[in-house]
Amino acid sequence: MSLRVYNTLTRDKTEFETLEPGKVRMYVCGPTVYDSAHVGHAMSALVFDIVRRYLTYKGYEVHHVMNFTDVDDKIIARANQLGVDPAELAEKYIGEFRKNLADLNILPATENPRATNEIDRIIEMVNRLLESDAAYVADGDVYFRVEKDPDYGKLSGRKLAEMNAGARIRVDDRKENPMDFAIWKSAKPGEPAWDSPWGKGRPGWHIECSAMNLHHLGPQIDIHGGGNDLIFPHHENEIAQTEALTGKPFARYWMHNGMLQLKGVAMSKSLGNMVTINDFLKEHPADVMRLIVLSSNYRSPLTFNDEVIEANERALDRLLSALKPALPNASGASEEVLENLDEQLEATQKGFIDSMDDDFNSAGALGNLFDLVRAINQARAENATDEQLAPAQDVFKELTGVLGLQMKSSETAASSADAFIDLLVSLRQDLRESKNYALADKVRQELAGLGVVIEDTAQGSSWRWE
RNA sequence: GGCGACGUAGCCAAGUUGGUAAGGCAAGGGUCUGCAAAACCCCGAUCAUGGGUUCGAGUCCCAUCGUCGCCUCCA
Repeated sequence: MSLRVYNTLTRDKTEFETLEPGKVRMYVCGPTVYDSAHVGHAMSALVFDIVRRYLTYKGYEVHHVMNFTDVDDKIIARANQLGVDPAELAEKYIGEFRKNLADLNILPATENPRATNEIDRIIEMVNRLLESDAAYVADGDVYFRVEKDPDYGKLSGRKLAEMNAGARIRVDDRKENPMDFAIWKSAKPGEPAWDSPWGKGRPGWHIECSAMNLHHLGPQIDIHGGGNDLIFPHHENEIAQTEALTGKPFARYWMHNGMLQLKGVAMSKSLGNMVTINDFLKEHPADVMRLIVLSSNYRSPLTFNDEVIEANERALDRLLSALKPALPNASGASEEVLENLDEQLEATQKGFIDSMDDDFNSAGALGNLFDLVRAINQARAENATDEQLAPAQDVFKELTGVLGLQMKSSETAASSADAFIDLLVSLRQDLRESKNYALADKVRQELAGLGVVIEDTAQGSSWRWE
């Protein structure tokens, strides 16, 4: 079974074949850094982290580039509003975003280029587009000439004629066609600006990604990713520019994640229905966010609300239950139980790969993992020893690792309180043996109030943080 | 208005080439337990609606209703 990937460009799933055997060039549009990142950014980053991890698991060497847009209208506006330097503002949020990604256990991209580090190359690219007549200068701005591109609209399924008829585009007399877009913007007073053959200015939004792709990955790449809100105009324009320049098909596979839905609608700053990554991680383990993303198709809208968060918190607990050790004094499981465990282990491995091979069907893959959880827990309940559980648990750890799950139990590491809790639990055990249940229950209840859950077994009591 | 996606049990959600519906959460019953907790076992849907193609459709076609995204900056 081989990997199949859904391509927005062709609107179907096709077999995944790279330009160069064994190597994947992947570019994912990163954020414009003018504010704290929200859970929607987290979703996108997680989706492509999962893609990358799986490709790596399949044996590919993945060159993963994610940019930071660190100069644009919004950054300038926010910086002016706060009375700070735009570059400093961008720097601050780049740092914060990097930390968010690390906290979410997202692998750092191979490279994180920034628009402001690519100015020379952008200018060179604009120049070449002008030379080939694909662009024109107007009052210090440079526009891309969409009519020059016979394929314009192929990614988003739009036709120029129809878009013009749409008429929600504001008219700009300097443009030859209303759909022409700026690849270089002349600077207004007080704005960050760089010298160019067309006067002081800064790059347009779309051109930076084209330039970075060209510079860091080459004229053709394997995967280009981003949120589906970027399909038009951003990615459409990227294709137009890059292909106008190279004359070759740009990205082999265009992958787009669906939007995270907060209370039924996409998050937006204007609606004020934002949940930042920082907010989320204050309340929940990173694995919960990842599990939410994993549990549905990456291309579909993702339902995100308290109920979903709660459900996935429990689901994480269930996954973690598979890693619990054997029962104390486990006597060993029967042949039949072990056979069953072994069968499930193989079924899970196969099912996991089949699912992920089908356009990264992580929800299906998770289903397979839960089947293995049940089998492991069953075996444990049937007295399997640690040694008997180990093979299945190892595979389980390997596969959850492929999905980027950290699988750390929620306990806050070893704390200095541990010894005291051990003592209390031990004393409570004495109380139980002397049938002083009232006091024993009181101890359990008081500890529960402090977040310590006690579990009694025939062989004794254990405890864990809630 | 144009383009696109989606509508599966209380909630989330999977379901390549059509052959009678994964998994998670919640609810309920049971085993275990002094009582709990944890774990284990049992239990639920004919797939928005209406037509059509077919021996047979959640899975293809048409229509209707509904939700969402994009068309302007947005992961």
